[in-house]
Amino acid sequence: MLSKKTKYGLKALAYLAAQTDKQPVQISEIAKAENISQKFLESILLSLRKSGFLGSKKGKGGGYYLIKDPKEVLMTDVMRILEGPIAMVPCVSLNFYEKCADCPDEATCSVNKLMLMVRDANLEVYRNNTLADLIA
Amino acid sequence: MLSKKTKYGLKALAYLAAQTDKQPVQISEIAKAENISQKFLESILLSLRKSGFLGSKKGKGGGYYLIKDPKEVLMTDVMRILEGPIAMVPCVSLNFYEKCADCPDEATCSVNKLMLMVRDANLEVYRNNTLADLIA
DNA sequence: TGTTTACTCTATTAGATTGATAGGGTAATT
DNA sequence: AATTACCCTATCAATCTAATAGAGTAAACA
Repeated sequence: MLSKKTKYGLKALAYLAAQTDKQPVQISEIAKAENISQKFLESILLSLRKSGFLGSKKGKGGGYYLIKDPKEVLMTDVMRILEGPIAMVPCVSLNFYEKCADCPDEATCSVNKLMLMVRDANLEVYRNNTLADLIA
Repeated sequence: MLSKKTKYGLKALAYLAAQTDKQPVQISEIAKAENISQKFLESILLSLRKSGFLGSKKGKGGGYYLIKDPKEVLMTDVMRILEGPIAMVPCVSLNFYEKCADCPDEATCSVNKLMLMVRDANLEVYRNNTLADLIA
């Protein structure tokens, strides 16, 4: 299941990407437009800023804005920040690999085999889509 | 993240599919071979039996066995029983569809758009794999 | 320079889910 | 009749999620 954090984060990014000018957008505006709890959205936008997707401006006329061109924002990167690993099990994760404690041999593990295919299928989707594609 | 329930369920199914004869296998044997909590495995096998994947035999020499040929057991069906919906959001689910309360229009929703692609990618993997493929 | 605006951070919380465990009940085989 | 092994209910600690509250801080503008 997709977490609300990811859902809200994606919506906020899409909202910012859809802006015609590059002026900062207030949290409250995004929260209202997308039906998101403002406080919860604050923390999400903060983490997106800390991971380099967004910039922020304080004070009057402040808000958040996209740092990169929407065409340059890959879904792989966004999903890894918001949702965490793309793989469904750590033993097939590229960026968060971890050996299963209970599994004696990955090469013969049926779960590993299936989840490897699932991971690759998901990666292909995320790699072939940018923020620009989502608002097209 | 894949739940342990699904992970264990898949392992158990693969274990049963790998049997040369069709004799029932005891829960304790599967639990031991796959490093699974026996009691937890009991409940998983029970749900697999209730959903038509497994049969069981009581008494001495009893246990669980596959009802269908491994080649006939689609991962789509297994995953839906063990893990639930394949889609990451209800608004793109084929079998568990539900409208998002907060989203005014699915047609223009960026999350919906992305998750639709993800669902299709996952479905393709699950549709093209049977239990027999996992133990090959 | 001071006030307003809006981002920043910490802490807390209720609720749901997960994974595991315990203990007894029941049906079928020998 | 006894044994074996499936069947079912209840409980529990731990974790995660989503939301909320409240105080702090930096920047803009008059």
